[in-house]
Amino acid sequence: MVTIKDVAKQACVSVATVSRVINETGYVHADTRKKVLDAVEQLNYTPNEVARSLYKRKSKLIGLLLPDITNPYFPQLARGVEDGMQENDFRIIFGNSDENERKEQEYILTFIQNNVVGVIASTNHPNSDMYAKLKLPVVFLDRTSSDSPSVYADGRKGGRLAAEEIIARGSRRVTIMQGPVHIRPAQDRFQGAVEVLKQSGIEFNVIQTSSFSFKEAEMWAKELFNKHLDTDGVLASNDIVATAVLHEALRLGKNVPHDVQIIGFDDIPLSSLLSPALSTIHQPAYEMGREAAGLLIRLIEQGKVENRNIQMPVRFVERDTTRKAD
Amino acid sequence: MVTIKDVAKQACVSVATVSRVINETGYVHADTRKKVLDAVEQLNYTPNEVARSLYKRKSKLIGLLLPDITNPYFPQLARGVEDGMQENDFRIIFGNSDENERKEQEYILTFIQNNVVGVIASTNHPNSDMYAKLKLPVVFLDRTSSDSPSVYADGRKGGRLAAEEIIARGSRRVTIMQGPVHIRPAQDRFQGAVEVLKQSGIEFNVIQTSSFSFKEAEMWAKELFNKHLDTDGVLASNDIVATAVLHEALRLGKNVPHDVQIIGFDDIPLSSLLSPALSTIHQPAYEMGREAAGLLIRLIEQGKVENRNIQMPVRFVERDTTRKAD
DNA sequence: CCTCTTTATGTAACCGGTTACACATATAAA
DNA sequence: TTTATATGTGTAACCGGTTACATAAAGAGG
Repeated sequence: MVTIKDVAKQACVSVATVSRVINETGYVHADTRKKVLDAVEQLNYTPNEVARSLYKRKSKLIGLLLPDITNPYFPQLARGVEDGMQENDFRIIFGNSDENERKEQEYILTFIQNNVVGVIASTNHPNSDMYAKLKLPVVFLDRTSSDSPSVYADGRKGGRLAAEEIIARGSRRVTIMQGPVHIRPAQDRFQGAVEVLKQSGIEFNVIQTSSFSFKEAEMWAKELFNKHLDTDGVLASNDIVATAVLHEALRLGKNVPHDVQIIGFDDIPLSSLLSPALSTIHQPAYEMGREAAGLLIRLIEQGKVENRNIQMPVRFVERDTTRKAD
Repeated sequence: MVTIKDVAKQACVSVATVSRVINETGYVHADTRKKVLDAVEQLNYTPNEVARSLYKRKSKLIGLLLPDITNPYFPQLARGVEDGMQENDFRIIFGNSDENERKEQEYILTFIQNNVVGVIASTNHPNSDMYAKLKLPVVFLDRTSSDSPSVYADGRKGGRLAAEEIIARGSRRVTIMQGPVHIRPAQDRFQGAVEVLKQSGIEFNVIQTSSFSFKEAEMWAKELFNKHLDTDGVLASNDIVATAVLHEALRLGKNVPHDVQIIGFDDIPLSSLLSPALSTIHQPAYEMGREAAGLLIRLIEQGKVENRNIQMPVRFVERDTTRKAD
């Protein structure tokens, strides 16, 4: 490994001078700079970030903690974060938490041990003192939080939108699939939908689901039609569940959207490729990731930031699992 | 930040002794050990991995480089890698390369700068001297390579399987969608399929595609039926493209699988939720990730390893976009 | 010509760990 | 009792950078 000493020797200067050249700090004579740069080139030297990080007590790494990259919503968030960070020369230590507090703590610990300068987390425990004690900027992604920096979509609005649209398109016996109770945005959506349905006096049922996994999605879809075969409108907690419901509805010989309308949530990339294509509430996942990256960088570089809570807009995407509005 | 010195002071011993205790190296008297452990507990000390890494010239980090986490095939690979690494106390620095050599180099560089102990990469340039010069164990994932450690699925076999199955189920005017030419596994699949089709004298066309993106998948699906409206069997380069083809076929009023059969590749999680559910060639993505993690760890810890090229089995998954075999 | 400031560079301490080495004591073997 | 060995602990060098401080030369101002 070629070190700063090798470069110094090659250029016949001290390590301090080399450091000054590569960091562009302090005074360096033009001729000296050239000598150093030539030596760097010849030896193909790149500074050891670990040594830097040790002295400065900060690295160019940030921690990214997501529940499960396997859930099709998160890759887009992750990609947004990565692109935002990459452009600013930050790198990412990545972990899946599985919504599991022990794993979460373990990762937070290794983030600290590796001198990360900030953390982006999609956690169900944003108020855990694990985060409060963290002397680092933290941005909560896809999770509402009034007292901490956060980037999230307007789940309640999304839920309201979905309910409004399904009513406007004629559903009168609606079934809401209530997502996992411990996942905040899922509950926001649910609340929003319930509000609208109650207000407009439409009859509705609730199917409780406890995760976003593919396997179980099919199960809940079956349960839904078992219990409420006559439902004519389903508000799914996300697009995976919606897909499973659509699949099951078609299997049962129902016509979608004529017999039953379905509205998903998230607008994952595959939604538009389903047949019929899935009507859903769009969340700008990639942009949310980028926003989170931007916010975290501002917090890292400026310490205080005015607009710490970024709410992203949601919108209804009309495709083919809903009928035309009257 | 609490350092080893603080612990040493608190326990009235030297830093060397503290180090011995936490690393379980050398001799330490039981009483001393207890004093140190108590101090660690009281101060809530955790060792700084950066300092460790600097002295030892190795970290507990590995680099993971994937083309694009947004492509639904990769999250499963990533998750497999992550789980395998996490269980062995390794952490992951993650990057998307976009199949772009510049980005790839940039990441490899930061991997080195951060003292990673190994790299897992899904790259189109496994023989680039960038990897040869790397004095670290590297495992190529989802990429064949005879002279470097690698984990990959049998693409050629997969392509053969797909062709055999679609023929056995009665397709006589097959269209193969040839994936991006620069992506090795895509070409292996293509080769395999072509071999079988030529051998059995079945008429076939080829549609060339240049990426795996969602947007373009729809375009190619349209192109396919524009050029070959009468095709009665499509071998798609992956499940995304297959989904787009299915979507387009249904939109054109075709009956799937009666008028046209479709076989995908990868078996991404959503495939089984499509309507009709997608018949496809299954690759064990998650297990491939885990295998790659295991292989890399063996390389890190043992240096030499006997079985450095792990080929994973593929299999045909019969669902509803193919007819029953005769 | 002298003083003050700016420019230029080197020496050494420091970041927080690990470990080679020295040294002291306890235990076992002769 | 003497010697060899095993056990226990501390001091200081080291990893590869950054930077405070010291020092010196060059240029500016009077």
